[in-house]
Amino acid sequence: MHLDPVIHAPVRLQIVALLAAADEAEFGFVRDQVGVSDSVLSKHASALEGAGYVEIRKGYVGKRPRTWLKLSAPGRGAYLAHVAALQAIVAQSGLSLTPE
Amino acid sequence: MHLDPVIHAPVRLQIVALLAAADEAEFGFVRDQVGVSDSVLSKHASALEGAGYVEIRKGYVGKRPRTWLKLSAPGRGAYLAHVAALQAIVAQSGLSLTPE
DNA sequence: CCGTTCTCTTTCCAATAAGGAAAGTACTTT
DNA sequence: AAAGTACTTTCCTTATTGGAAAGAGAACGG
Repeated sequence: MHLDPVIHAPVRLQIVALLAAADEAEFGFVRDQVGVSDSVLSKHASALEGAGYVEIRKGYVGKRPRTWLKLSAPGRGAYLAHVAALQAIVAQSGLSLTPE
Repeated sequence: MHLDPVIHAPVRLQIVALLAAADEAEFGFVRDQVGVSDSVLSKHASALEGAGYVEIRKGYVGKRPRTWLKLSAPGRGAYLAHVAALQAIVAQSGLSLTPE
């Protein structure tokens, strides 16, 4: 049970948590929610894709290009494991990260 | 509600969570629990002290020098805020870091 | 006394990461 | 043709990290 460095970075943790809630999310939506620039999101998204945690799908909305991000199954597993590791660490202090 | 970079680093998160549970902890105990070398713990402890989050007390056990680490009040506050920020992020995904 | 041990602290170093700015790509719209 | 959309890459500079090794100060053993 250890923290996954790919997921632990603040920006990526936010991206992954956001994607875990949704099926797919648009690049622009994620960028705005996380509050980063295009270039920063693009780089982090590539890093997550490189780790096999996120799938990047390109398509169109009308005639405009659009990119969607989606947590892959391994990405979801890694995220759950990461949260479990956080819970284990935080639990030491008497706090909890999980219900019950 | 944002992640505190001083606390977010994996090693320091573990140190702070450990200290949050105890009043004071010995350097050697923390080093072994966290699983780092003397030099690494020494550096992180200094970083936490520099941020005002940890107090470092030196004393003796018999005739041997010993160092104790303790979370300061600001350190505890920063830790609680950090955990709250983590909870907020993780909560997006439908998971929880808090009881109830 | 000298060398070793104990308990950290510092220095040195090499690797990695991260962000901002700006340029680039590939189209589409005006 | 010029400008805009939606990203992607490159460039560059700063920050962080960890391991290894050397240091520091006191105490113990022979």
